[in-house]
Amino acid sequence: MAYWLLKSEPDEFSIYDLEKKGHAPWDGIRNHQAKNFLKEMKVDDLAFFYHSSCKNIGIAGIMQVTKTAYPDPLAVDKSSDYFDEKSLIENKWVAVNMAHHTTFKTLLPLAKIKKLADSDSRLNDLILIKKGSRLSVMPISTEQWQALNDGVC
DNA sequence: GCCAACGTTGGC
DNA sequence: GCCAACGTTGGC
Repeated sequence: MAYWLLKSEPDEFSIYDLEKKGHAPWDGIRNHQAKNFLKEMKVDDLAFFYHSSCKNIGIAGIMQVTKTAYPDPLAVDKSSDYFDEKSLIENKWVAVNMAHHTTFKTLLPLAKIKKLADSDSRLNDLILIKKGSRLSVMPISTEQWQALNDGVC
């Protein structure tokens, strides 16, 4: 079982939206490194749902992979913000499907994650808090997964 | 709104 | 293949 962290701007799509719907496609990823991680995901893998670019930044809960990578329909949808002209010839962008698992009672704020990392060596290599990292889909090691869950109230 | 950092584009 | 210019991400 592998673990992941996926970012979303809650104004666009929040964990509350996912909780309401139960499951949803994770689509619109337009970065090759992030895309490659999507392709590695297996059914039943768990992922943190991270709220970015908003008032309360941090990990809002957990979701679970229900479908492995398939061609992202938004890439060939001319009405979508995520439409990609080149994908009409070859669509190399992918989406996965995610199901809601847990919404944390209290969001684990980015500031607290950074504080935890200061005193917990398990979080040394957390990509999320690496300087300059903007990756929106990233792997989380078992140790990191445990350490972050330990920090949840 | 600002800005640091990264990614992409396109001229050469 | 280099690199400047531009666009985007995302924290603050």
